[in-house]
Amino acid sequence: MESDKTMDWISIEEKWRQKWHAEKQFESDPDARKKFFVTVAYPYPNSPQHIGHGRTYTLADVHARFMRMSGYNVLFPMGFHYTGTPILGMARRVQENDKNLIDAFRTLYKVPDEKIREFSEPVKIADYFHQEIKAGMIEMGYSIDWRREFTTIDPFYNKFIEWQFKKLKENGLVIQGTHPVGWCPKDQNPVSQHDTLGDVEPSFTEYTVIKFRDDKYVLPIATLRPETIFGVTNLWVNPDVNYEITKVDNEEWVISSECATKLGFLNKKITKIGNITGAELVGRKIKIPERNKDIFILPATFVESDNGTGLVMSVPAHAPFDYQALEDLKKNMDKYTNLPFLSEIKPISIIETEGYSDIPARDLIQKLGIDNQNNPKLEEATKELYAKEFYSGKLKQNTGRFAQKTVTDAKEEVKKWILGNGNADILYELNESPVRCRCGAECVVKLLDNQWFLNYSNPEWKEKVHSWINEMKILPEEIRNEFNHVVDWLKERACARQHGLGTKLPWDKNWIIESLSDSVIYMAYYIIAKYVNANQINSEHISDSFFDYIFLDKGKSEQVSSDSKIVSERLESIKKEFQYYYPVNARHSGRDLVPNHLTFFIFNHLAIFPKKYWPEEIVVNGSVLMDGKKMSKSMGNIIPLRDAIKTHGADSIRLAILISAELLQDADFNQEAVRGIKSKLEYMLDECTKYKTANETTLTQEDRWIQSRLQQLISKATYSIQKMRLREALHYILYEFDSDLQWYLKRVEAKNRTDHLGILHGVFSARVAMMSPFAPYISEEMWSRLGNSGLVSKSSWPTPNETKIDLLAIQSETLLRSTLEDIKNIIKVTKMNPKKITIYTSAPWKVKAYKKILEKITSGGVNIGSLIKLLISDKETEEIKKDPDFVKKTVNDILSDPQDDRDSKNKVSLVDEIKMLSELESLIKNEYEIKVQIFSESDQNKYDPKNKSRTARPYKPAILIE
RNA sequence: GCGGGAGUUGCCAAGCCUGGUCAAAGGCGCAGGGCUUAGGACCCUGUCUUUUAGGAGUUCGUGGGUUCAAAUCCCACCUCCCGCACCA
Repeated sequence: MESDKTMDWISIEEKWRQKWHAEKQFESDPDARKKFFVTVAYPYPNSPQHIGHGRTYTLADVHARFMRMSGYNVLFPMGFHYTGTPILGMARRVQENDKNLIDAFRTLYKVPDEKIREFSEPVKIADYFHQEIKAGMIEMGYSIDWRREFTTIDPFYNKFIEWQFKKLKENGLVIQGTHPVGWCPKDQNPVSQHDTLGDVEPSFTEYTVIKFRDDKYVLPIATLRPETIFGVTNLWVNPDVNYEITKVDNEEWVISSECATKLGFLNKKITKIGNITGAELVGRKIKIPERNKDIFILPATFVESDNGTGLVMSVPAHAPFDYQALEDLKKNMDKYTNLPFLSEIKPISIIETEGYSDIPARDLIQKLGIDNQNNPKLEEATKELYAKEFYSGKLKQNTGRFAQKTVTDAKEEVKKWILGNGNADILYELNESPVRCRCGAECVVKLLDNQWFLNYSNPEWKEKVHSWINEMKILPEEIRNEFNHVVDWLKERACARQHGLGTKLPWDKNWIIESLSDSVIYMAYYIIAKYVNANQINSEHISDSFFDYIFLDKGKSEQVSSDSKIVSERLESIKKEFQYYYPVNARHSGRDLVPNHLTFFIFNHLAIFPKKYWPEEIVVNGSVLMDGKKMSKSMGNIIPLRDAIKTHGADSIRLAILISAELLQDADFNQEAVRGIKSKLEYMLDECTKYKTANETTLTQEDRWIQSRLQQLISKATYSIQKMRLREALHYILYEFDSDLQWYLKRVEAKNRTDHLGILHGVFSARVAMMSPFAPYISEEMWSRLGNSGLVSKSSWPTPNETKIDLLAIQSETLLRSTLEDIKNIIKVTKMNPKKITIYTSAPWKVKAYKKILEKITSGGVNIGSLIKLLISDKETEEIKKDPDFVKKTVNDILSDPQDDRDSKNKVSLVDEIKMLSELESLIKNEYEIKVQIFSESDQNKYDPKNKSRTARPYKPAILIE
């Protein structure tokens, strides 16, 4: 990567960072000002942060810096989330000397070898990347109060989480139940992705096991489609498989041996009693549960013993495999003399789906040209039909009480119904098998008893969350819907694990609180952390009464003081501090956290804290792309943040991330954009040395104009930032305002002025102040080179001064610009070499007519005919008769003006165009080295050889170029 | 299927919330010019069609509608992208 020759960004950044540090700029304690508490989702330190992570933090930092300059006492803290399983998996892989991982540490993350050796211990990994990430945050210039830093395995924090969970339990929001997990039978432990060979996620699917019965045995089948029980025509067995007769709890099941093993892990009592071959089962008669009907068992080769129970129910109308297997049998009917009823078995159609016939399975088999049950295309057909029927199918009349229901709904209801009658059970199947544990053993699905859940299904809780979501500020607004949707969709969530770093469940120490559940109200802990870090309090004697007192204002000071061994004054100040900073005013986070963390954050705050402490605002941002592509390790396009800072400087990165997209959009980080920004900043810095404060001189029109524009810029930028539209704000400040400055400089230059530097100093100072939340380092440097005292980050955010807005100046400059533009246009089109330019302003009657038309349009009337009548009837404007076209053209002129312009033209009353345009002289002279003459149309002595003057209209002077 | 996002002039991409300053910013590419021994880099000019007077015409996924005025608001449709879980 290229190095920078022109400027030493690193030392500029270092210089200002030290100044901020020396001034304790970002440390916040309660005071008389209004507070603003901005937080951001803390990082999980299992790798260094890359540019993508920087986005949320940068947005939050700009927010914090902006609010600080706007006069708020801003608290922006940071913590580190040690809790979770990935780090554990990494540590295990280091222990096993996993070459891939160790290489990644060494080359991609540049971790020193002696550190890597320590990584066999999970906490060491977290500690290392914690420091790495923190260093990056400091280098990025984030205005964080580091005195409040903590990790989620700090003993005091553990007490805090215990308190949280006891509160939730007291409120009846923690419940117990069973929960399936991926499981290694050898290690006797749950497995996650990081525990498996090849990092396979042990995901699984829930099947409904429907119990078919004969006089003696249960013949269970596993299905994803319980609703198709109404279409069952027969059962399938594989005649070549040896089935087991197994006692399952109190029933005797006929199942494959693989199935028996699986059931063992699902809390079933399994005892093998005997064997029976598939062939022996063929031809037997059994009963369909819930339907008073007998069907037969038939042979099929597609049935596999390791899939489900090893038995399959046949729904030929809606399952391509079943349809084909039945066809296969019928083709060879002569071989099956023992199955005389074969020809009577007909598909039963039970689902209606647009685009398909009564027997959709047959449609697909024909479409795909399938002719036997071993054809692999049957998988495809099954998948297609399943998806189609699931989303748009409806049950037919022959499904009894489920008729007319959609498949999506019926599926769940039928399952519940059969389960409720004791005719069904549940079986879990791994989606990908075999999944092997790192120890080599094949994983299974195990049903864990007595698991703990946070009951996000609780209807009152949901309702409360809904109504708060509708009251909160949520940016961008579209996300509000998404939140509401997530709230509806959320169910019970397992909130404890058997391994990992974290806090133990206070009432059942075998469990560790799950990592997303211990990071939902931690913002409150930043208050405590300051005192913990200063060694003013410690966790030893801390019990629930402490947190009750601080957070809920419950309990007696003396009692809590004696419990916790903390003096009352200190307790008071902690409580006061909490009450000062809470609630969270703004929480920033990436979009990926909406369906989980952010929603839990709202849920839990509402469950634990009183309403006055509920979060006020959530700001959500999209992710960062790298040169238009998603960042990923495998693509090798991840740039560690700290590397990027070294190459480009923190400010350029901050701007590049912010300017490339509005909140919800994905931001595209590309080298070219960064370079462009960098050179822009360097150019601006250079400019700053040119302007020094000066005494106020008499302001000329262009001075008043640029100052007016500055006021408008301030209002626009401020508004945009308040709405967190940072890209827009930056665009105004950095780019759009440039064209104003260019015009101003052109004007000043044309007049050979030298007394304008003071004006520019003022303009630039305001601009730099507005830049400083975005690009804090270079703004400090600019501020000081402008000769301003103090830190720009401590200065006040500029406020627009209405009295400095000079509407007349704006009108005049607009007229000048458009006239100059017209002249250029004419020259371009005619390709002539101008020798002389003459300009004619409109006659007084036209100006008066213009005013009248403008008034009419403003008050809503735009009928041209009546306008003409009105104007003719007035002596002042009766000359309109000579030029009726004037009205139409003028109306068009006015209508195509933006509303603001119309209003201000209305306000400034009659304008003296001759005076305005006199400024044109210097400009034309500067550009074309020729003279310009200006006449009024009504001037008797005007020079007008081509009779151009009559085409003049107000704000649209006639032009003659020769 | 549900929820969210997107479709803009050769390409990337602003504009849409708050209708008019929109033939529509910026960048890339392309063309011409400058600089240079040359190339690169850099700078200037141009880049929908048409036009020797500041103009006109046609365009912002498709089709309707509202309005004096629509890339922008409303309705319908088409296409593409993301998420749908117990993982941070």
